[in-house]
Amino acid sequence: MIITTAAFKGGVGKTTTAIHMAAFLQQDGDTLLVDGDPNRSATRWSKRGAGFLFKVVSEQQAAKYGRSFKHIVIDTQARPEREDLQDLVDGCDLLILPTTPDVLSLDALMQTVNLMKVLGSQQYRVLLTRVPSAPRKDGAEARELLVTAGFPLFKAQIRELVAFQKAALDGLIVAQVNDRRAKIAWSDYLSVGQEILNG
Amino acid sequence: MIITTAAFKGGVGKTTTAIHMAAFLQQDGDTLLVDGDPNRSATRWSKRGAGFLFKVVSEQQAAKYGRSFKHIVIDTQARPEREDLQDLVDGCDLLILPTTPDVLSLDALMQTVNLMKVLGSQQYRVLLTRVPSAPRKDGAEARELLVTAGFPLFKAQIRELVAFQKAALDGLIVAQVNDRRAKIAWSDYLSVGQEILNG
Amino acid sequence: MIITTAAFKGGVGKTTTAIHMAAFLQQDGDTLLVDGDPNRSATRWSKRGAGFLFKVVSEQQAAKYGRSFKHIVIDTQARPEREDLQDLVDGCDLLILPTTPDVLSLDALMQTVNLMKVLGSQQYRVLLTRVPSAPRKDGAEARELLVTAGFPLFKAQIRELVAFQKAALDGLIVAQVNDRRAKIAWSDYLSVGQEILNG
Amino acid sequence: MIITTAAFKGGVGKTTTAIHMAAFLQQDGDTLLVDGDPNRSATRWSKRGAGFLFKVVSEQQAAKYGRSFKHIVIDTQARPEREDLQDLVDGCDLLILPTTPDVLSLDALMQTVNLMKVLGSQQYRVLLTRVPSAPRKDGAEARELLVTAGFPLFKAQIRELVAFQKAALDGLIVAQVNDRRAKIAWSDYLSVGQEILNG
DNA sequence: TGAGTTAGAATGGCACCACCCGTC
DNA sequence: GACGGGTGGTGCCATTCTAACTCA
Repeated sequence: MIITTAAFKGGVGKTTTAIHMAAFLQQDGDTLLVDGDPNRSATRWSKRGAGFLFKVVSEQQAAKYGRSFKHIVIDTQARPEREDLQDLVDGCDLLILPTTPDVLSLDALMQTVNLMKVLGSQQYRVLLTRVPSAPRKDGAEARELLVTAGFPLFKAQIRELVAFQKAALDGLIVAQVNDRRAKIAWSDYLSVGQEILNG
Repeated sequence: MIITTAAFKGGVGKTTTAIHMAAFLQQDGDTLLVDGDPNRSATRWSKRGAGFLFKVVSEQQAAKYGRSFKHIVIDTQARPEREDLQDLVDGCDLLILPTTPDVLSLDALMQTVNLMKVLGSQQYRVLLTRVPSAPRKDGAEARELLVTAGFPLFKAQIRELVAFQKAALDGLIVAQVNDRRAKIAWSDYLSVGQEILNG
Repeated sequence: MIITTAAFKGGVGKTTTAIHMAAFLQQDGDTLLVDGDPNRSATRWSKRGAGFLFKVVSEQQAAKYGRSFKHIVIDTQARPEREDLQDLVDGCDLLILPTTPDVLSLDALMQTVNLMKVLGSQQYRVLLTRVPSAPRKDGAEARELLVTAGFPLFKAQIRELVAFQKAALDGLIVAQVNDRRAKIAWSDYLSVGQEILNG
Repeated sequence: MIITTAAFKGGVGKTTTAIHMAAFLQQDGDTLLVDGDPNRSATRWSKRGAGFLFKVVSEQQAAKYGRSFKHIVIDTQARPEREDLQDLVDGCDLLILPTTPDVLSLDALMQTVNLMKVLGSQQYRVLLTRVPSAPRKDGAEARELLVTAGFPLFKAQIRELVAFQKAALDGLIVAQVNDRRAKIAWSDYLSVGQEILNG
C-alpha cells in the first residue's frame, strides 16, 4: 500500500502523520518512508532517536528501495500546486491531507482542492490534526465546515498533545514516549489506520 | 520603515505577525502590507472583514504603491532558500523570523539560518509565536535554546490565544475582536513593536 | 415545495426570512435559494460565512438547477407591482409577505395588496418580523390591525434580536450564532415553518 | 437650497429624514417637499395629520411649484441605479444617504456607492439613522466602518426612538408628538440641519 | 519507576449587574 | 416613579491539559 501526505501549509502535522502512518503499516509488513520534504523533517526526526522499525530514505533513494517493501509512505514537500495534486493522487493508493482546525489552514485547503471533490474518498481524505481539547469547539466546527463543503473526512482525528512534541524531540514514535497520554495519542493514529484498512 | 516576515515552515504565525506589525506601524503613519504569500493569506484575511486601516496589496502591485506610504510590511512566501535570506535582509530595515517553540519549527529555523548569526540583530530577529501558557515550558526552553545558539531574539513573545483565531475568522485585528483576552493578545504585538522602536 | 418572499419596503427582514425558511426546509430535503434581489443580499450573506447547507443561486441560474431540489425558496426583489403579485402567487406554493410592525411598512403593505384578500391563506400569508419585545405593544397592535383588515397572518412572529444581526455579519444561520438568544431567535422561524407544514 | 434623500434599501428612515429636513428648512423659509417615492409615504404621512407647514407634492407637480419656494427637499424612490446617482447629485445641493447601522444596509450602501467617494463631501453625505442606544455599539461600529471606507459622514446621527413611530402614525413632525423623548428626537435632526448650514 | 494529587492557565457556559428605553 | 426586557460587561465555575510533587 502506498500512502502519501501533502499539505498546503506547514505546521499541520504532515510529517507527524507520515511517520505514524508508517509505524502503523509496519505492524503489517516492512514499510518504507520516503522523506520528500526539503526540510528533511522526517529524516532528522528519525536520526534524533534510536531509529524506527521502518526505513527512512530521501526522495532520490526511493527508486532504489522501490519494491522491496510491502508498504510505502511518502511525505511530500509543502504547498503542492493544484496541478500536482492529480499526480499525487495517481501515484499512491491514498492521499492524506492533514489540516489543523484553524481558519488559515482550512482556508488554504478549501481554496486549493475544491476541484478534487469530484474524486472518490477512496483516493484522498482530509485528516483533522492538532485538535484542541474541550471546552474548545474548534474540532467540531472545522468538521462541520469540511463536511458541508463536501470533503471526504476521516472520522478519526488527532488530538493536540505534548506527547507528539516529545516524540519529535526524542526521535521516537509517540507510542514509545514517556508521557501519561502517549497511549491516547497513539490510539488516535491507530484509529486512522483502522479506518483506512476497513475502507 | 520596511519590515519583512519570513518563515521556513508554515503555521508559525507569519501572516498574523505581518498583519499586526502593519497595524502597529499604522498608528505612526500610513502603512502598506505587501502580501507575497502564494496562498494570499493576508489578502483573504483582510477581505473577510471590513478592511484594515492599512492597505493590502499583492507583490505585483507593490512597486506601484511603493513610496507613497511611510511604512511597508512584506509578508513573504514560506520557505525561502538560504541564498534568498541575504536578499530579504538587504531589502528591508528589519527581517522578522517568527517561529513556534516546537521541535520541528526550531529545527528548520536553526538548520537554515546558522550563517546569519554573523549579522547584527539590527537586521533580523527571531520572534517566538504561539507560545503555550504555563505550566508548559515550551517558550522558556525554546528561548534558552535560541539564545544559546546565538540568535537575536525579541524579548517579547506572542501567546497562543483563541483571540487570534477569531481575528483571522472575522478579518479583524486582534485588538478589535470580541474576546475576553483580546487586549492581552494585542499587547503582545504592542511589545514587539515598541521593542523595535526602542532599538 | 416552493416558497417566495416579497415585500413592499426594504428592511423588513425579507432576505432574513428567505434564508431561514431555506434552512428550515433543508432539514427535510435538499433546498435551493434563488436570490432575486438586485442587491444580492442573500448571496453576499452566504459568502461572508462558510456556506449554507442549502444552495444559493442567482435568478439566472434558477432554471438550470430547477428540478434537482426538493424545495425552492425565492427571494424576490423589493416592491413588486400590484399586477406582479398574482404572478408571484401563481409561481409558488406559498407567498410570504414579511412586514415590520411600524406604520410605514404596514401602510405600504395594506395599500398595495388589498385586492389579494380574496385569495385564501393557502396561497399567501403575512409574517410580522422585527417585533420589539414587551413592554412595547407594536406587535400586538399591528397584529390586530392586520387581522381586522382581513389579511391572513402567521400566528408565529419574529422577534427583533441582535442575534439576527450577528448572523448576517458572520454569514450564518441564526441558530449557529454565538449569542445568548440565538436559540430563541431560531425557534421563531421554526414556529413559522411548522405552521406552514401543519397547513 | 435643494436637498435630496436616497437609499439603496427601505426602512432606513429615508422618508423620515426627508420630512424632518423639510421641517428644519421651513424654519428659514418656505419649503417644498417632493414625494418621489412610489409608495407615496411622505404624502400619506402628511395626510394622516393636520398637515405640515411646508407643502408636499408629487414628483409630477414638482415642476409646477418649482421656484416659488426658497427650499426644496426631494424624497426619491428606493434603490437608485449607480448611474442615477450622479444625476441625483447634480440635481441638488446636497444628497443625503441615510443608512441604519446594520450589516445589510451598510453592505448595500458600500457596495453601490464606492465610486462616489471621489466626490467631495459638499455634494453628498451619509447619515446614520435608527441608531440603537447604549449599551449597543452598533452606531459606533458602523461609524468607524464608514469612516475607514472613506465615506463623508454626518457627525450627527438619529436615534431609534418610538417618537418617530408616533410621528408617522399621527402625521406630525416628531417635535409635535406627545412623547417624553420627542424633544430629543427632534434635536437629532436639528443637529443635522445645523451641520449642513455650518458647512 | 509508576500512580495519584495538586496548582496553574485558558476556554466556554452561566449568572449577575448596569444601562437604556418604553409602558403603566 | 416603578417595572419589564434586551444588551453588553464582568465575574464565577466546570472542564481540560500540563508540570511538579508525593507516595508506594
